Amino acid sequence: MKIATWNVNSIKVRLGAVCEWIEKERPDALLLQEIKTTTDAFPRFEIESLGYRCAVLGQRAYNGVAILSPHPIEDVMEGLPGEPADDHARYLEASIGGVRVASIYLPNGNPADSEKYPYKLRWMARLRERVETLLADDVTFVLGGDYNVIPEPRDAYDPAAWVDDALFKLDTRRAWRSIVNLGLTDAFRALEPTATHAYTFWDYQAGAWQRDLGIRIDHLLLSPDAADRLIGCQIDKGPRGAPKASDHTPIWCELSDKVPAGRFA
DNA sequence: ATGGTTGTTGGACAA
Repeated sequence: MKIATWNVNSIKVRLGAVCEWIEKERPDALLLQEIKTTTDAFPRFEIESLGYRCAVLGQRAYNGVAILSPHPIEDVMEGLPGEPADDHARYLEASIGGVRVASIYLPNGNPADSEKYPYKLRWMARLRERVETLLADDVTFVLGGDYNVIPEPRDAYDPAAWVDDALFKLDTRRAWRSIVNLGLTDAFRALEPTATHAYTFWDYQAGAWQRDLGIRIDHLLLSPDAADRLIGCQIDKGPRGAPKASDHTPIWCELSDKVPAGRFA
């Protein structure tokens, strides 16, 4: 089972690129962020023409997440519990082929001295609570998305330049670790323990892509039993080099079919 | 230090 995540920075501008990528990679689940449109305006027809179904949580102009799959998308949950007044479209969860998946667009949090940063930290605390619930219920899950978190210095081209940024501040990394330390696996780091210059985002400005000045902020976090099935994880830099690209590129992981209890593949 | 870019939207705001 192949599960991918991609911050597309507008599904309307990126529809062609997304359709191409789906046809080439045929993911069992594609988690999208920053679709930047309402649920009604999502280009459902074009996606369904590829044999994919869509679960969408949209919003006008900003944010917006979706889950696409060629399989039935069941038990969809819209929004992250814990702050009823929060109307940002940033979290969508559903079950596909016996795996619970979430498409996550975690708040950026900049400027870090504004009210946006505490909102980010509260959101991460809510995510932690959601993870605790899923673990307590023994759910097999893959939580993918744009976490807007640089987990470690080696995940940035120039970590010193990021120390005061909401994506890398100490409290952000603490909150990230407090989630991962519940027992989750960062799919990319698990399979690429020594990789450097492995990025998923390159700013549009100052030739960041051409100079490979990137950061790794798009992640796939796996439950323990999903991690036991992890057999592949790759950042696909292809789409970032295309004309009219998103500033993010897709990352995917592959889970083996369920292994019988007591056996190892 | 500043400015550099893209998207939504129709002047900023978000990233």
